[in-house]
Amino acid sequence: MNGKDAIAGRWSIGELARASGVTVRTLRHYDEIGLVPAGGRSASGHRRYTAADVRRLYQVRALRSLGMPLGEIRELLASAPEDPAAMRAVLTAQLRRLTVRAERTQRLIEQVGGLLRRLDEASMPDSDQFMTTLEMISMLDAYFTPEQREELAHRRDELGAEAVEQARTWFAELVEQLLGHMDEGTPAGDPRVRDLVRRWDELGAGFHAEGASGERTAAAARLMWQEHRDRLSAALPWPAEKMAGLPAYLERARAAG
Amino acid sequence: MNGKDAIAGRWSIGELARASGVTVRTLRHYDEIGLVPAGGRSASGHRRYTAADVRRLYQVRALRSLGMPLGEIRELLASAPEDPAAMRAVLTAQLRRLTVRAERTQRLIEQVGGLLRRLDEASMPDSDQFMTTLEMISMLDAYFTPEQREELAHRRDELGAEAVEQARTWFAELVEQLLGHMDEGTPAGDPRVRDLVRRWDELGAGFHAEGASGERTAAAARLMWQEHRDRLSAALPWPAEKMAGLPAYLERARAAG
DNA sequence: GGTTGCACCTCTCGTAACGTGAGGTCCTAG
DNA sequence: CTAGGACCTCACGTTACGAGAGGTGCAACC
Repeated sequence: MNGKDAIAGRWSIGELARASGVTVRTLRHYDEIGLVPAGGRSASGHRRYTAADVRRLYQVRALRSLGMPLGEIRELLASAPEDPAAMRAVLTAQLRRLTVRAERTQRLIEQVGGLLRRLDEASMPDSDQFMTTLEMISMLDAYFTPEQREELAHRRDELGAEAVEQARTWFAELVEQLLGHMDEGTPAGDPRVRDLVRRWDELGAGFHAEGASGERTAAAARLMWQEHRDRLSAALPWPAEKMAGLPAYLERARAAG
Repeated sequence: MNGKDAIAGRWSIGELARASGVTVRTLRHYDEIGLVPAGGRSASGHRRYTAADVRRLYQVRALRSLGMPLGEIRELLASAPEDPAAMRAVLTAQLRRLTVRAERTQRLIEQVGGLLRRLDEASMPDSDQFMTTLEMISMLDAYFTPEQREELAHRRDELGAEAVEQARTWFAELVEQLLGHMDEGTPAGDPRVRDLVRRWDELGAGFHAEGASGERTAAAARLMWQEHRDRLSAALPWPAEKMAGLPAYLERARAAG
């Protein structure tokens, strides 16, 4: 409430907070990390902000409102005044980040929307079946790396619908045989099991396999997993308890090989 | 590496981590917060996971991959098995959250894109001018609440282009007079200043003012601020040092009134 | 028999950007 | 003289883990 100081261009932390629309805590935080240090202190230790501080605060808030982290804002304000190219670079980087985030969010929206649609279509008889669907989603997810997802996105248009259908039966047969071996107690180290696991792994990781005949079908299967994971899992006829044991069985078979 | 335990359906934390694709630390974290507690412990204190634990882990990971926070996942898994409506409610809420995030991200993309365009068009003679633009962005931002932004979005189509142009000169005149008073050292409590501040505040907050004549112009000015903040600030002829003092001057005038 | 090595254990600190007290000081108006 | 504000400095809480430090149990190898 020191009118003279205010007229002389020196604001208290509360005055600045009200005038700029940030909280007092935020101003103290920015002071603490040296992003917007108070120009000085009063005799009693109160922060006094100068006109230069106020300008800097507004710059920081503007960049913050564009979603930039404080660390980058600090770097930018340290170099930008004499270097407009730095500003362009940082804005471009920020735009890239935002675009990536937008794409990720969009994918999530589609996934959640897909689940909701199936829930509303009452194609889900009981909630246990739905939980099984959830389990399958992350189970199948565990077998794709981010790079493989990239690849799949590129190959999307090269594949037809009938290949996808063929892949479904091919995949179903594979799982069926594996579950059968589990039921019969076949050791994971058995050559027949290991052969099945090899085929499974080629599905998930074998993007550079040179096989010619089954290549198209395998690619379609990979695509199907990526694009229709939840629909696929709902179409699978095996009980959840059995499926839950499958990843560990595969793991043991690999270790034995 | 205990093969017997594994075959009996009890996994060590490392085996489960490899089979499910999460880290050991994550499993310990889920155990710690009770989200996926280990079914038991071995004699030496090592966690042993059962098939039921594995199922629960897959459910958690699936929901997590949809962007849900762990707290909600916990609540959902506590109530969902007997209540499919809860699942629908949670998925709907998640979809809403994701939509809000997508819209926010989209707005940021447009803002950053706009700044980049102006930087590339070389309409920015020096970087200092650009910094001033940044300051103006958050300065004008401070005078709009989120609700007012909502309002503006609804009124967008009711206003014409010529009203916007008229509003610009009207706003410029207002700022010009305020800066003049600041220069002359007119006390913030002066009636003339307070009258100007009243007009300023009506711009930002007076959405329910019943004035008939200037209403259209005022609405256009508010819209202009919202939609073209950065272009507006670049068009304003006043030096940044002066503008920086304006919010505090307004604040003191309000306190005096 | 000692030692290496691996998988596991329990703390505990760190992350981004502040929010939210707790407890103390300073200053002014009544 | 005292009540009320505005200010101060710690310091913990938030999310979902990552990254160590330092210790234990158990197998194989020299």
